[in-house]
Amino acid sequence: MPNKKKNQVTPSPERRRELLALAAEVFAAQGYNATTVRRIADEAGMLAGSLYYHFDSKESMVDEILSTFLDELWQGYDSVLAAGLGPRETIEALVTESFREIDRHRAAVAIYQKESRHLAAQPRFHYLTDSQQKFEKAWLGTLERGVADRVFRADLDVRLTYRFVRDTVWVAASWYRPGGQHSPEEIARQYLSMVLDGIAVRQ
Amino acid sequence: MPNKKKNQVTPSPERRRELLALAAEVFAAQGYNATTVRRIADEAGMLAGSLYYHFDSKESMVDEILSTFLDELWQGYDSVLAAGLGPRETIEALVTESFREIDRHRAAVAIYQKESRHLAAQPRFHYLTDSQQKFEKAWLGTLERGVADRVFRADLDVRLTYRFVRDTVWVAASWYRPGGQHSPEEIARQYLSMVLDGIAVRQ
Amino acid sequence: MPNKKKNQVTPSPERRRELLALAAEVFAAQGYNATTVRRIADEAGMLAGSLYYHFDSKESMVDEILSTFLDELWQGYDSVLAAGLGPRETIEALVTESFREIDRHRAAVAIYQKESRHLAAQPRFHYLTDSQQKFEKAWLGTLERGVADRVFRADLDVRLTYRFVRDTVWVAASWYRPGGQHSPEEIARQYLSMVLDGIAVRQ
Amino acid sequence: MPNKKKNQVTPSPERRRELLALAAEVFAAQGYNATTVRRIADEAGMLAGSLYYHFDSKESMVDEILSTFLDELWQGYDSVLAAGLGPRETIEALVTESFREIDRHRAAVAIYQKESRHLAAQPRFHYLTDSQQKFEKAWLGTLERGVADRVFRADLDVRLTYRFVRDTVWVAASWYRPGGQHSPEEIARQYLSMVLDGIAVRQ
DNA sequence: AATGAATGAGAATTCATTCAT
DNA sequence: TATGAATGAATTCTCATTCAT
Repeated sequence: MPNKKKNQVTPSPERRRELLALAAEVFAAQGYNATTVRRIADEAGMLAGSLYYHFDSKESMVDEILSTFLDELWQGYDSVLAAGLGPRETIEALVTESFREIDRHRAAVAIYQKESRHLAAQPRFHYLTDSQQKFEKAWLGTLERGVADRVFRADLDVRLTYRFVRDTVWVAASWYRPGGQHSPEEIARQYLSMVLDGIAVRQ
Repeated sequence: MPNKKKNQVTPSPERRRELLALAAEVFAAQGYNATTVRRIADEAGMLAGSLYYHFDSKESMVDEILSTFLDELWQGYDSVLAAGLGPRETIEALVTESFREIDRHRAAVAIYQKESRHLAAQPRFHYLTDSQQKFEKAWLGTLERGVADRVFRADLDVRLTYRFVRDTVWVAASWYRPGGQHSPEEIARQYLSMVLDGIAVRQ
Repeated sequence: MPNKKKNQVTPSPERRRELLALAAEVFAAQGYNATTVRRIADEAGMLAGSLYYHFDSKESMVDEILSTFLDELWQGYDSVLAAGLGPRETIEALVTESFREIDRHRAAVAIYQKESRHLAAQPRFHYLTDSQQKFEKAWLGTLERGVADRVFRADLDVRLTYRFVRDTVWVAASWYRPGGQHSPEEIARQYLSMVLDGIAVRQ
Repeated sequence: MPNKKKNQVTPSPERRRELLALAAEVFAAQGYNATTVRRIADEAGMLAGSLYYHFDSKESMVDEILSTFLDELWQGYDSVLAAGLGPRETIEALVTESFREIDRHRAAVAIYQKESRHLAAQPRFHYLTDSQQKFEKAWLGTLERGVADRVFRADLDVRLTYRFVRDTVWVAASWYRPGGQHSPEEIARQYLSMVLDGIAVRQ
């Protein structure tokens, strides 16, 4: 496969970012496979072929979108995890951080949700799997610590709880619209309230 | 020519169902767009063209998969809604019913989650939108009734709560594997426990 | 960013016209259905898929071929009909104009003859039916006027006469080859002589 | 090419004829290429595959339709040509015979008109070319004889006249509907009147 | 005689990608 | 940087035909 990497370094990284933001939006809206390069080019006011001056391939566009997002996500997560908080506070901080990421990278998050599973099959995207494992370790570990510390309920299956919390947070990307009535922090607060204390009235 | 037809007269609708189950599995695993007709045919041990003896098009396959699922779902939901239960009991029954549907139609549910948004754009799939609206009315209405009855917390945004509960339940289809260690009823019980009472230990 | 189209290094409409002329020739020779897109592409020295850079579909090729032809035809016909000639002179002018059109658009005329009936079934080609009705009105009207003016025989069924004259002229497209020994005007003259005065020697 | 001719002799030649009549009708209406075997079978109330009990192939259906028609046509033509009539009477008899054939074999005639050109390319259909040459010899010869006898005008190009008369008669198949208001003989009479004496009033 | 199910050879069309300008 | 034109591989779908029953 003759794959000449033409331009890893491009004169205008700004244009690049613009185009990537655009592409992310379209990928998120229509799905990666269903999105044609032509569609992205249309949106950018250029012809399909012209995109190849900026990017090697459609694949490298998602790649850059996703890895940029994950880099930022892990910067946030890592600093939370390094802060030495208790399990409950850690969960709270992670959830809040997650909603902030959704706010800033909505499209990327949506793409991640929809496409990561089948993209991860390709070697190029193995970092998705790595990230997911790291992710699971962080959350599941925190939950287990919380159970041990009697902060979280012991009568629940921890794995189930993990999935519950994880999904609960990230699916939000599918309906979240930045600039809506709730700030990410407000949404985080309400989500945490539901997840931690439930929606039922306590008697 | 290795063409082993089993003994019987091969009743047509059975073969159809077999093929649809197969197709659903592949659609769920790879996504509708990314799934080629050829792939489904391979899986069925026939040539791509042969599928067209049974179905009009790839589209009509998803159509049948989704509408069959929704028909069954609404049968279940409707009888729950008609039972005249209180809000909390209604939510419990709906969640349980949902997990039962996930158990029986895992692939269809996964397809519904991933593809309904963009399929719904086509007139043929307008019933997806209809179903979704009916769905929202049922859940949101029950939650509101519950808030009015002081069964559910009044300090939460109901719409947010609705999305929380809804997503929480249905994303499960993305990781649920029938025949696993937990029965759908057991999963429902734990989910309900989390959703209603939260994961935090009460002091 | 203003999007200026470059100079006219490769005037697109010319290539389009070339390709359409080619396609028309093949459609006329083999019939629309029997003509594969690949065949047209072969003739143009390109791959089948490449045609889709220029045209939406095979259908839109015939569409453009036929509508271009009909536009020109009606330009000619309309100016004849607007000239206020007597019935006989009108028929003469229409026949002459028709043979000129056959000369300039032989392929399109042949396609029109063979395919218009079944193409007209599709909404996209309703203009074929419209054109045909306008056509009938023009010819039949002129013949009726001629009968009233005692220029044409009154003992013949006018509808039959209409079909006779119409077919007589247009089938010529099936054997006419431009650049042959007879100019369109010469053919028109002879056809008119036969149609108006018959082939029998008068006694 | 393993082409087993299964049933040149079939139990029920009547069913065969029925099916052929049906097929002819559909071929005439939609064109040979555009007609699917399935469509014919539908019309006959059977499944596509079942037709192959009666016929070797779709091709052999048109073949039988066309050759049956031509056989009958030539029976009629031959007896006219053998009658030793004068040129004008011969033309009259041929035209009348032609309209009778159109009346009896409308579908076959329409198929012949539309499809013979491209079918004739295949060896199997060479008889179409043969027939056409014989046809041309008969008509052109008669016209030439008429010109020599001063029965037909000498100032016209004979080939052009031949095409004129030929087309004039046979295109009628495209609009003729058996059982209409005019009998074939009446149509023949009027056509002959136009062809021989013209449509203009004589002064 | 006819059915049901399939085959296999194309058909039109789509689309990521290339490349000379 | 971007365009215009093309490539080529893949994709959905069609259809004549086969064949066991």
